[in-house]
Amino acid sequence: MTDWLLKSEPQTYSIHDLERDGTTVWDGVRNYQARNFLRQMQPGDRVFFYHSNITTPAIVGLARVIRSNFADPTQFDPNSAYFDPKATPEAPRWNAVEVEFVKIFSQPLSLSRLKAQFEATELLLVRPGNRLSVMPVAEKVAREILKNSE
DNA sequence: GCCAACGTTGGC
DNA sequence: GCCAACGTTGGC
Repeated sequence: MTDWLLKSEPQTYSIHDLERDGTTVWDGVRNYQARNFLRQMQPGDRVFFYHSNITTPAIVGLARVIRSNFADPTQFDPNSAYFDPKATPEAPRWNAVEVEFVKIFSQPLSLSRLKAQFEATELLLVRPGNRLSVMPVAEKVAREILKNSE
């Protein structure tokens, strides 16, 4: 089992939205490195949910992968903002996963705290200028995060 | 709102 | 294949 981190702008889709919905399809990823990580996700994998682009960016909760490695339907939809004219159902370019809500942390872990706690080599999130929206989390780091979130 | 850090695009 | 221009992400 692998641990992952997914970024989301809470004004677009927050952990509270996921709690309300129960499950959601994680679509719209249009970066190849992020897509390649999406393809490695397996049902049962743990997902840390990160709120970006706000006053205090932070890891705010936990989700779990329930379905993985399928074509992102938005790439075929001309009305979607994520439409990709070069993608076809026979040769999809982009992948999605489906995740389910697990919990909201009683103690969110702010980016500033994570930067103080982890090196960029341990957690890609704290690397300066990092823009990756899907990334793996090392098991040791995942354990620390879980411990500090309660 | 600013700007650093990228990723992508397209001319050559 | 190089690289300048441009667009986007996301912290601050």
